[in-house]
Amino acid sequence: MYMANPSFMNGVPELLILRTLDTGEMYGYELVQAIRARTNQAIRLGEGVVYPALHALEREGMLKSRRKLVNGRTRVYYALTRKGEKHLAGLVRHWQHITDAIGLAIGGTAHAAAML
Amino acid sequence: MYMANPSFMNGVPELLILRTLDTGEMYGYELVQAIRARTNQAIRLGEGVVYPALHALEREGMLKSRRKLVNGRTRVYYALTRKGEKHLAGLVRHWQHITDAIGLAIGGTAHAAAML
DNA sequence: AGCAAATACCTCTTGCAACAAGGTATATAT
DNA sequence: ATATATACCTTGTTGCAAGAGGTATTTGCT
Repeated sequence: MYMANPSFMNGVPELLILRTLDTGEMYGYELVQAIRARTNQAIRLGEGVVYPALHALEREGMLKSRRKLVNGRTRVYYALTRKGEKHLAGLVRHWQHITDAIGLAIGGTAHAAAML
Repeated sequence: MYMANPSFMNGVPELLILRTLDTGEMYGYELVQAIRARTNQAIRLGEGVVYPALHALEREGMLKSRRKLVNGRTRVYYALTRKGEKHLAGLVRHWQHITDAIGLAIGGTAHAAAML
């Protein structure tokens, strides 16, 4: 029987979303641009990634939302729950662990890579 | 019309494989263990990931292979081509670029994450 | 001698994350 | 008027990575 495991590289959008919301309450559209800004435009998550992720994270109790009417437009603000903060801390640790490991593998004894 | 783009996070196994082969010719089974060793067991790519990747990379001209009979067992040794070396250099640059960006996003002004 | 584990190669099927595209609606700027 | 920006959303596609399993030889254990 085949039991799939998530790739060790998955969940980076989730990490970026939670980490960005950890700087303060934000709504989806704002989040999309904030992530671009925070990564110097290097990472550009689209709305098709962010909105479904927000809904899933709220369903899992990592986020809580409140609707707010601003200028006739409805905004849905998301904030971290205690659970979300703990989860974020774990994600950050995991990310650091694997990037350290990859950095180690990349940085080791080199041939062609030595002359970068 | 839907035209898929690879996720910005994909291709890490490819990077690890090429980078490890850049330390010298290696065969598949050896590579699997070498990657574990080089990452302090943090990343454990299985044969179901490595072998198909090796075949694809050879098809794309990134690797060249030669068969060798050792102790009655057949080993297929893979080595980087010039093209593979250039490709690797690009992958390393790209990896550094996005991990720098994520590090920036993670490291920025924090609330809960500040107390790690 | 017999059996398990290690060595060494391989393919098949599946799950899911991330993505592009497109849809609705209001406000603002030209 | 018309386009762009704001603000929300869902749907369908694709391909990566993973697990599982298959073949065969050799080595180590008892």
